[in-house]
Amino acid sequence: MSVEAGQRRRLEPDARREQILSVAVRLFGERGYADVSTTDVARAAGVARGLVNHYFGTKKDLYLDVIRVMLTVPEVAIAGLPDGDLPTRIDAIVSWFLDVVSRHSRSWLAAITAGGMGGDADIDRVIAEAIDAAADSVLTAVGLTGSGPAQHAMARSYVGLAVSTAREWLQRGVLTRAQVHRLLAATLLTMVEQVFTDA
Amino acid sequence: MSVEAGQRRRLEPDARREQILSVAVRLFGERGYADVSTTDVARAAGVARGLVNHYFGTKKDLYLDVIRVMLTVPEVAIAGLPDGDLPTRIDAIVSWFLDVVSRHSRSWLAAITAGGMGGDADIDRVIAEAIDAAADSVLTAVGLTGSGPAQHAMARSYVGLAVSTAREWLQRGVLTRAQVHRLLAATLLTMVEQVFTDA
DNA sequence: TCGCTTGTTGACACCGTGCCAACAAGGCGA
DNA sequence: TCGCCTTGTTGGCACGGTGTCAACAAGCGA
Repeated sequence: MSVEAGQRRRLEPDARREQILSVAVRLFGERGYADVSTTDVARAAGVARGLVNHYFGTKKDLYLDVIRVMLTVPEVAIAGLPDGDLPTRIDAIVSWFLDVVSRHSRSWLAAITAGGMGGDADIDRVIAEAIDAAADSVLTAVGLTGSGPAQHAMARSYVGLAVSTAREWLQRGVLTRAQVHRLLAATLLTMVEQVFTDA
Repeated sequence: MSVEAGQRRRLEPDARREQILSVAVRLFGERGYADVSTTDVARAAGVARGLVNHYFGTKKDLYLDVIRVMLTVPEVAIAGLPDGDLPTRIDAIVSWFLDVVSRHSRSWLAAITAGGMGGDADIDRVIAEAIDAAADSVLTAVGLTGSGPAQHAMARSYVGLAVSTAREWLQRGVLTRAQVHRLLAATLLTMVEQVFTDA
């Protein structure tokens, strides 16, 4: 233990909250939602269990903040994409996506898939927002900024393809990065040229 | 109550098990995994709660059987796909997929997305098997029966695209069936002609 | 009608969660 | 330095859900 256990110490609310949150991110990233109890989080943080509820309310509320952290991605360098022709821009956005998802693959890829188990409404909403953000990045990268809801929906579908393909690469290890890149670039080019136009 | 409540009746083990399972499928389809207790299942089935554990063991085991039922799809008429050129066969497999997923959309689409929440290993395995089956259907439909693990992985990725796109159609209602069909057909054609070949 | 097989029940103990009053750490004024 | 007061922190309480198991009874055969 790096911190002095067994001694009661007061922390600023923001510091304590962030400390518990970081511990929760680690635990929920390692194990599943059901396998991590609030007692585990409290013990790993060296804190009474009641304090977790005091700062985060419900366990589900804590989990919501956790996946919010996991899905928070450095939005930098999106606007700095090249202005070449369409295949060049597509290559850039695909490379950027693969860089991001491979950097913190375990947390991001796990969180983006955390929808299920019957699908809690709040969790689905947070994940949907992350997918929306990624879809917006795709649309802006291919130069379809002012686009209708159908294009947004198709972009979200493409993000679903990107996620499932990245999982075959990073989690299953059966695809190489080059294969994933080629698949995502070719399909995105097809979608932009042949499918996005009809809406 | 159609069945006589308050009266104790003996059923054959298979019949009782199937009755409880059908009730559980309905409840888990309506509400989420966490929102359905084994008490709810037992009460809806007019049965003591202990009997649910007697037949299915753990609540998670029951849920595994539930999603197994939800993901069970009439595999008929897959072999009866036409032998035309590639676009024709792709149209056929896409139409077949959209028919299947729209027929029992709520259960199948909900179950195929039930992976997350940190990802229970057993549940992930059942879902992965369903995705594998769908991917095999795609590969046979496009005439790539004897294909390597890379092609299988890409087919699974395509199933991920199909699932996310179908969700935009059936759950969000922002895409029409024609749009979904065009998107899935065009992308599958691109993948077969340009991406599957390099592996 | 009796007895036996076994489908079925109810209760028990355990665990995780949310809540709350009580406690004390640590800064402030005297 | 001492006492007080704010408030971060704790431990215990009650509740609901789960898994298990001995006891019960439904229904068939003798």
